Amino acid sequence: MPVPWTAKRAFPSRHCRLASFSSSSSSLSSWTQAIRSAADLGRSRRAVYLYAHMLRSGCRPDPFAAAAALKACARIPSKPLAAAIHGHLQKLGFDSHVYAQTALADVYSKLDGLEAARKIFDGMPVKNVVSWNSILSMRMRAGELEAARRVFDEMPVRDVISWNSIVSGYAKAGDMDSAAELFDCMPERNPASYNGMISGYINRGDMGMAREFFEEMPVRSNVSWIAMISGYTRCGDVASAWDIFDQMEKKDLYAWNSMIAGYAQNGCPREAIQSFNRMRKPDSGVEADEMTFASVISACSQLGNLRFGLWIEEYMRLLGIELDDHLRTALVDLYSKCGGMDRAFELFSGLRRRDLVSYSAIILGCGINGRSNDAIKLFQKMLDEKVSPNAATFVGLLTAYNHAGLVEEGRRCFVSMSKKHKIAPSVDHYAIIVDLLGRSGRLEEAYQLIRKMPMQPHVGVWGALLLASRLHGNIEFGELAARNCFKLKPEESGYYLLLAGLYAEAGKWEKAKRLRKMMEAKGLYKMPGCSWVEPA
DNA sequence: CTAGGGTTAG
Repeated sequence: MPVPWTAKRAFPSRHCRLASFSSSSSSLSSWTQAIRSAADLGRSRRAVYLYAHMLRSGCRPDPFAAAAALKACARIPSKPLAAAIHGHLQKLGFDSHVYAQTALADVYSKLDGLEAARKIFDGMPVKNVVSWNSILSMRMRAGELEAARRVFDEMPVRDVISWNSIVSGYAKAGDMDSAAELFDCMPERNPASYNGMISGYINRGDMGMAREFFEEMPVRSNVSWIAMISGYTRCGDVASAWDIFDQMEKKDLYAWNSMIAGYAQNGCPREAIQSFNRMRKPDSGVEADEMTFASVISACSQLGNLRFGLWIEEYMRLLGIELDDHLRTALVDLYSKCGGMDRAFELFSGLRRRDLVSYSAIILGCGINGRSNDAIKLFQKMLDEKVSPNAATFVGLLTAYNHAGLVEEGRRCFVSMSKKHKIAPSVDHYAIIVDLLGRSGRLEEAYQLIRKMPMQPHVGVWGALLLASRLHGNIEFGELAARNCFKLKPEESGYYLLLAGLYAEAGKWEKAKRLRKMMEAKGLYKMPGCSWVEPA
């Protein structure tokens, strides 16, 4: 008989069973209750401590107290403590108590691997559905989907959790056909059953199918809504994400965080901050946490305004949110991008551990702000500390060489990137090198590099060559680069203006005139503010 | 005792 969803933990079986087990008394059950509530609240060490205290005070623990203590051991995690409780279980004669033995097997499967857990399971004279579910999830955690399926097929009893486990196992592995086939056979479904299918489709990028299940489910949990929101933002569809978010009745912290992160990650910093401001209103019923601020800081960094940084830091102080390494790194990036290098260095030196991301952020900051020597020093320090650079690190480092006009060094760095560090240059790296070569007057070399690129050059690459041609008055490369820019970004007036300037300086008036006519025809001439440059 | 959601940064 199916249990209604809301009744999930409404009737802990302990009341009836405890009564039959414990010969004397209420003192026993209050110990058990205390241990359980500590374990459920995540206060694992306290739970184990209470269990030890119970033993010391001469109380005989019941199997349920031991099970709660074992659960806490798994979460600490501590194998010796679990082994100690295991010893007691034998002394107390709980060897054949299903509840205690299942808890024991489960803790061993988490702390000591499959074999130790198997031994316990095999020695159990009686297994119930929870024991079987535990075996199933053990196989799942080990990534043994085939073995899990065999367990599922052979288990003598199944409940909705068994079905959910196996369905979400297939869904996580990306085998949605098998997942759907089993889902259709389920004798009973709860929201988690649908959530498993939904996140499976989302992982494969199939929002259409995810949406179908979402629409079709009779009762949606917050998990369902949040999965859909993050699913949509992960594939760049912020509009649909907001649509879902907007319809959500009780928005919890996770919902707000996933919406704000979604905006920040999709280049919508204003919307991210707007949502944050809405979240801050008292009637939202939630308070921003570290994850909220990590996304908000990222949004501020995209806006490149130093005042946002100061505001957000003050706001975090107000809420008593302390800066962990994640937040510090986000702030390093923010201050780097708006010229606040002093504060960026301060935050950087306060990191508990400097990692790839924090080094990359500060190196880029140095690169942008003309502190090339610092960038080079920091890169060396990074290597000394055995932190491996990646493509993003080299964007910062090459930016530094470019800013300093160090052609030889920049070229060497570009080569060592693939040769020594085994990192394939991306189109962005090429753009920086083309800019560096071009600005120094090596237009031919820059052009040859573009021709040798293994990927299609984007407008940044051709734009760099165009700018260099303008600087050095080279009509031939200028026209060639401009043609490609026009093709890639026909609505961008900046490239026309660069070519026009090049013509004018070379005295090619008739060509300049023809270009102006072309711009007028495209309706581009009326834009005086150079839209390709960010206003300060 | 078992299943289902959000990770932040370059």
